[in-house]
Parts: sequence; C-alpha cells; structure tokens
Amino acid sequence: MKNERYNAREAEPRWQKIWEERGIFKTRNDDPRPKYYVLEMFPYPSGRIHMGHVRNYAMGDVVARYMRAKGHNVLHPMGWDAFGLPAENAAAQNKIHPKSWTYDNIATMKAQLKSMGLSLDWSREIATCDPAYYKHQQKLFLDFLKAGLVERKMSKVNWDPVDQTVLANEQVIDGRGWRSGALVEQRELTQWFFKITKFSDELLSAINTLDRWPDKVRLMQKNWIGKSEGLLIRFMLSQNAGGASEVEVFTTRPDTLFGASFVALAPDHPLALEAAKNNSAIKDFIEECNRTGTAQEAIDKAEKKGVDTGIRAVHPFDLKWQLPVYVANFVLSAYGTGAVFGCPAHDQRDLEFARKYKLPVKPVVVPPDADPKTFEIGDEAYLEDGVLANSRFLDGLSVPAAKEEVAKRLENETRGNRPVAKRQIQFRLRDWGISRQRYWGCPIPIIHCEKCGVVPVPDKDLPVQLPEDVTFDKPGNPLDRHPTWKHVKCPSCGEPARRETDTMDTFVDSSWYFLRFTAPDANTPTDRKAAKYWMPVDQYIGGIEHAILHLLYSRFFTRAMKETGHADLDEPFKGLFTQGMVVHETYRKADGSYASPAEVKISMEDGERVVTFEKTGEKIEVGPIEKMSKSKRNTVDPDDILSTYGADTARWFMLSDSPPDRDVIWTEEGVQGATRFVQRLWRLTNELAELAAPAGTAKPAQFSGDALNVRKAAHAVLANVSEDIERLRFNRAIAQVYQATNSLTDAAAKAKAAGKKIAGDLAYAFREAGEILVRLAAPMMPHLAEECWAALGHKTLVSQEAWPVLERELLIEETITLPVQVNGRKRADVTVPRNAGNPEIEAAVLALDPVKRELGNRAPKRVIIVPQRIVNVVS
RNA sequence: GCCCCCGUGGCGGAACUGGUAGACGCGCCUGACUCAAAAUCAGGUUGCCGCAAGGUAGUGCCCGUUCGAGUCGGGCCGGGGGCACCA
Repeated sequence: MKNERYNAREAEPRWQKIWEERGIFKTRNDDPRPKYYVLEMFPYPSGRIHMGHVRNYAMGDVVARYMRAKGHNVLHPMGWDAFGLPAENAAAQNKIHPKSWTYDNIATMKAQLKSMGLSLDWSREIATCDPAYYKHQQKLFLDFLKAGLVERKMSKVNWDPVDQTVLANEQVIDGRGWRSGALVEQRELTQWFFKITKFSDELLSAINTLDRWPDKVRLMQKNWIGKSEGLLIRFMLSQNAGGASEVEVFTTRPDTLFGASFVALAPDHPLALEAAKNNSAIKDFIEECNRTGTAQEAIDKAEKKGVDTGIRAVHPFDLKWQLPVYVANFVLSAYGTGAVFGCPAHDQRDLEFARKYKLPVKPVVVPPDADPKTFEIGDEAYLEDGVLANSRFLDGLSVPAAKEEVAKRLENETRGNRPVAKRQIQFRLRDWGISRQRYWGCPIPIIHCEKCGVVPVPDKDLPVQLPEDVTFDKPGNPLDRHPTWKHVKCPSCGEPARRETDTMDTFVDSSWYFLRFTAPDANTPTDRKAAKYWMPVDQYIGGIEHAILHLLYSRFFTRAMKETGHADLDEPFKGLFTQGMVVHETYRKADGSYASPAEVKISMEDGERVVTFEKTGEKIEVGPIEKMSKSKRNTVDPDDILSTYGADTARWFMLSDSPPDRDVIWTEEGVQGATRFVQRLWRLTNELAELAAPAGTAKPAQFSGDALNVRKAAHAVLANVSEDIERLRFNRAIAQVYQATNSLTDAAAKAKAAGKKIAGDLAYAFREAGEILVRLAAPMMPHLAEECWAALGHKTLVSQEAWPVLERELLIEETITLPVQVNGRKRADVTVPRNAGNPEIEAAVLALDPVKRELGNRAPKRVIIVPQRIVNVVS
C-alpha cells in the first residue's frame, strides 16, 4: 500500500458508490438536529457542465459537508432550471423536441455532477419543466390572481422580432434583446403582470435586514428599486392646449423652483402629442425621438434637444412668471409624470439644454461660503449642498428646509379646488411582465371566454399541460397555431372558449424552487410544515449575474406566497454569496484565429514561457485572461479535468487559488500543484499509519516536547480552517491545510530520523494530528479523505464523522514572542512569559542588543507595549 | 455621465478590529536520487549593498493623521464592474 500512488480514477467511483448505497446524503424532514439549508443556484440544462458549475458546486459542497460534520441536519438539493428558449432554438435547428433535448441534457449533466462527488440529496431532484412541478406553479399563479397580485393590462412592450417574444425592460440591453441581440421594437400587447410594485417599499427597506448578503448586491437592488421622494407640482398653462389647462411635473428638487427656466415634456406626453397636431416641427421631432428610440440612446446621450411648443406654463409661486414648454428628448415618459421643470443651474442635463436654447441660468443654491451676487454657473451644474439664494422667501434656508417650505406652501394652496402640489414617493421599479409568446415554458392557466371574459382554470384541471405534438419550423408561438390545444370549453358557462397561449417567463420557475425542495413530493406547492422547518436558505451561492432579477423576484415570490398561505416568511435567503468567474488566458495564432488550451503546448526556454500550436509547432501569442467562452475558445471541459485528475483535484484547485468572490484563473500548473498535493497527503497518511498509535488508543495523560508541538500545530490549524470555512474563505482554509501537511511531514521525518521507536504521547499525537488533517481536508477532497481515513484503520466513513473537537487550551502559549520596533522599525524579537507585566517586558526589551545599539546613550522617550502584539520603543 | 469595487514579489494571493509586509500555492534557480527523464526529496527565491551578520528601500503616485499606515483621511493615476438621461 505504502508505495502506491493514490489512484483517483479507481477510488472516486468506488466511494461514490458506497455513499450512494448507504444513502448517507438523503435528508429527512423530521431529524431532531438543528437544520442547515445550503443551496447553489440550479443550472440551466444547456448540455454539459462548465467550470463555473464546478466552482459553484464545489463551494456549496464544502459548506454542506462541513455543516453536516458540525452536527446539522443539512439540506443540499439539486435541480434543473429546465424551461427556456435554447431548447426551442435547438428544436428549430436540429429537429429535436425541446423535451427530449432538455431531458437528454439533464441526464448528461447529472452524470457529470455525480462524478464530482457532491453530497447532494438526489431524491429531491426537481426539473421545472416537469408537469409535477409546474402544476404547482400554475396553482400559485391562480392564488396570486385571487389575492390581487396578478394583473392583466395593455402595455407597451419590447418586442424581440427574432425570438418573437416580449422582453422585460430589464431584459433589453442597449435597445437589443438580451438573448438574440436583435433591435427591439415597441408594440402594444395585453400582458400578465405580477404586481411586484405592491412590495416596492418593503423590498427596499428589508434589504437592510439582509446582513449576510454582499453589500454590492444590496446596493444594486436598492438602485434597481430606486425610491425617490419628491413633489408633484401642477403648472397652470397660460392658454388651453387641446383641453388641457395644466401640466403636472414630478421633482425631487422643489427647493430649486425659483431657478426654473422651462418645462419639458417627454415626446409621448399627451400634451406633446396634442401640440404636434398643428405643428409639423414638433411632430417631426417626436417622430425622430420615437425612431431613434432606446437603441439610439447612447448616441443621443451627448446632445439634449427639444422643440418649443409655444405653450407657456405659469410659475406656481408667481402668476406673472411664464415658462416656455418644450418637448425634449431627455425626458422619460415612463418615469414620474413624463414632465419636468428645468432648473439649469442645478441639473447637468437641464444646463446643457438651457445653453443650447439660450434659456436663463440662475443659481438658487450657492456654496455656504460663496457670495450669491457673484456666484455663477459655468459648464457644470452646482449639485452640492448649500444655501438658498435668489429665491425670495426661501433665501438663506438650507436645501432640506427649502424643500419642506415649498412643499408646505404649495400643498396648502388650492387652484381649481385642488392643492397645487402633493408629496409623492416615486419608485423606479415596475411591475413584472411574465407573458411570453413561447412554447417551452409553464402555461398560464387561464381560459378566455367571449361571454365570461378571463376565467381561471379550475384547480381540478391542473396542470394545464404542454402538448407534445408541436412544430418549430415557423417563427411565433407553436401553442398558438396548434390545431386543437387552445380550443376548450369555458369552465364557467360551457361555451367554446380558448386557452391563454402565452407561457410564463422562466424567472417565475426559479422564484420558488428553493421552497419546493423542502417537500418536493407534496401535493400542494409547499408543505408548510416542511417549509417552515427548512426556510430560509441559510447559505445561497451563485453568480453575480443574478444579483438583481432572480434574487428580487424570489424575494417578491416569497412574500406573495406568504400572502397566499404557502409560506411563512418574507426573506428566502439568509446568507448569500456571489462567486467569481473562472477565467483562462487566450491563445491566438498568427492568422488571428483562436487556439484552445488543449491544442497548445507550453514550455520554458531560457526562463521564458514559450507557447506553440502543438500540431504544427507554430508560435502562439498569449492573449488576455478572459471569462471562458466558446468564441474565445479558452474553455476547459470539466469532463477532461475530472477524468485526467479526478474530482478531488479539480475541486481543490477551484477553491485554492483565489478568494471565492473573485475570478479564478484556471492554469495547468495550478492543477498540477493540486494533484501533487493529493499524492503528498496520501503519502503522509500512510507514513502516519505506520508511525502512529493504533486507532482507538487511549489518550495519554500528559504530552511534552515534540508530541505537544504536534498537537498544538494540529489544533491551531483546526481552529483556523473551521473559521475560514464558516466565512467561506476557502482559499485560506486550503493554505492552512497545506501548512499543516508541511509541519506534520517535517515532524514525522524528524521522529523517524531520531531512530527510536515512536511510542507513547508522540505516537498518539501523530494519530490525532493525522485524523484532524484528514477530516479538515474532507469537505474539499472527500474521496481522498475516505481513502486516508480507511488507511488510518477506520471502518467508518469520514463523510459521516464529526468535525474534530478543538482543545482551546492548546492554542495558549506559555511564552510569547513579540516583535520589537525602535521608532516604528522592527529591530528584534523578545520572548517573554505569556502573562509578563509591562515593566518586565520593558526591561527585557531595553536589554536587547539591537535596541541598545539604536538607542545609543539616550534613554527611550516612550515604550509602547501592545499586549500580545508588539513593542515599540520611541527615542 | 453617475455609482461601486480593486491596485501588495515573476504570477495567484496572505496580513483578524492600524501592530513583524509577502503566509500558502504556482513558477523559477541550485543540489540529491537516476544511464537519462518523470516523479520525489533538500535548499534558495521583493529590489539594492554585503562572504556573512546585518543594513537599506519597498504594498500604483503625492500629502496628511499616528509611537506605528498595505490597512485610516484628502488629492491624483491606472484597472474592473454596475446603471437609470430616473428630474
């Protein structure tokens, strides 16, 4: 045994089989131990797993195995985010049915995940495309509908002409569909919406309770919800314009009202459209704005443009003061009222607009130390805090006081029986449109009847199943053109009616799967008892790309499910961790084409790294390190890695090199290092198996010398690794394991070199240290750890062993070595008893030669002693 | 344009609340074993001066606070990410 190399290829499947046969990762809902729910974002079954998955699931598995060893009942499930457009695209291209394409992919990827040796409870596996899952999603939809959380409304939608589908605003990137990249068109459609805005305020304020989320994600969500407090102000018009006698604007800066020099309307504001009726310049301008639309946004950014409508608005505080009303390209119709008053001195966009059209620029807020008479605005608006000026009764007030004063006065002034202004809280967040004109999604369980209108599908008829006989040869929705599927009888009146042919956004599927995992076979969407026991997810791990949408929708869903009696909590994810990407350097051939890592050969010549194309020997230029992608050909296939090096090596390396929230660079050398360590730990374990006391030997009463040192080192590492895993600092945990391996290897070599038979306390210490080391490595390298555990003479599985118990007193040293500085510069070390008093330490320090040399004949001015830390002598 | 994050050896990165800068890994160099290679083992590896002991500079740049700054504050420079022309 001793001289054999560890053979991962043979050992890994063997241990996986044992784990599976004994069902040790199956989790029960009625286990008395404290619960711990660790979840990684479930994958889309695209075909094969990629390195990002390996990293993500390796992290989750470390947490799961660690918490299990710490005595928790751990839920660690896996499933498939299985609906979505790629399946339909594959169907259209390769004549494979989306269902078989999806399930084939699931089978492949499941086998890949299994070869990673993850401690998953596969009995809870979910696929969102399974009618057994989406049946409950349809029930949730209907319950939400009943509870007033679903709404059907006409709305202008982003139409993706390539995917033939509607996109949410958040799915439009630079005016293009986020998947297809096609230019998005505007269309009017009747859509189903989840009323997420009902929870705007709560979703925002509860972010403050998510203290185990990354600050970055919390900030992104806050910005996305976008709360702003301001004032709605009515501006009377000097003449009626098409029946309108006023225009309402929203502002967060009512304090700057006396600096107003114009009013601006969005291009599709009703008043703008009215004004366009008999003014071709306005009409042309509006058309120009519509034509350029969102796609031209970036180009338009530079220039603020507008057209004077000729209409004049009356200043709310001065009936004689008239402001020109413009239609402007920089005013958004979807936000606020679609109209603003322009205050050029204190808004950059307004300033640029005013300069272009020679409108007045009057500062009304000036820096506290500036003279209002001479303060002028140049190319930049003044956005800082300051004191009000040129503002009549507001002069001298602070900005908040002025805001308050304006609000108070205008609220109390009525014109046409209504107050001139009212306070308003405005959110950027919009309702979540979920209708998709696609086949491969969860059908919306609604029937449209001529007589009865919108009729929910009765619960007993759920699920509304997708028909399987569909074609993908034409664009558009196969459900809509299916010959029979949509024709049904109205559940209410029995007359012929038709089904809703839209399916749900796939973000719906992933908004509650974490709840379903707690009772995957329940015949209601959730088993409330199980959900109550397991939720919230204690540690959720996934990519930063889901920082906004998926997480926000899940937070909404959890609240909506609470309101409809399916759950008992608001926040689904107590701890969130967002991992970095896996990146790899890129290789370019002379002709500019990319080469894959598998095709190149890397060698060292005169200390220089030389990369060549293996087949032809041609030189390769090493390009920047980038996210692994097919187009750059810098991907590494997990299957190759797993079959060459084994799962433990792949997992180890994925966790070792970089902090988990940062990108990790995949390098061949790094993997080699990891695989070397596998062998080192295996050799050390076998060495220890010979040197150490047999398993089960009674603990000696006393330890001294090397035995004590071995124990101290082992327990110090134990303390650090435990803390590092708990804080998800896997790279540090691994560095600690390396260190422990080094010191134990040295200690073993020293003991052997001494030539005496190792017995007594040292033999025991070696066993203890070895067993600690193996268990510390186990969450990261579970297969090797099992093999080592067996080699140490155990019949049990290390996967089921408890975490080593820390003996804290071993961490306390009797003497401590303090660094000694003179004037902040390290000059020496001093070793003193742990509880030495300051005078004692000072005396010892001043007696040191380097200190005496630095001080010369002078007496020290001060001696600063930081307990247990450092001594600094100031001369 | 706005907001956020990050700059530490040849490389990835350590350094808890201000307290020995460079843990650990990779790479490289030297040596041992070997006919040779791989594997393994031992030693070295921030720059500069020095045989060495040691000294000296050093965490993107400048300034400040402090007995003491990679860490805190101000101002720059560079890189990355997010976004909303959001009034």
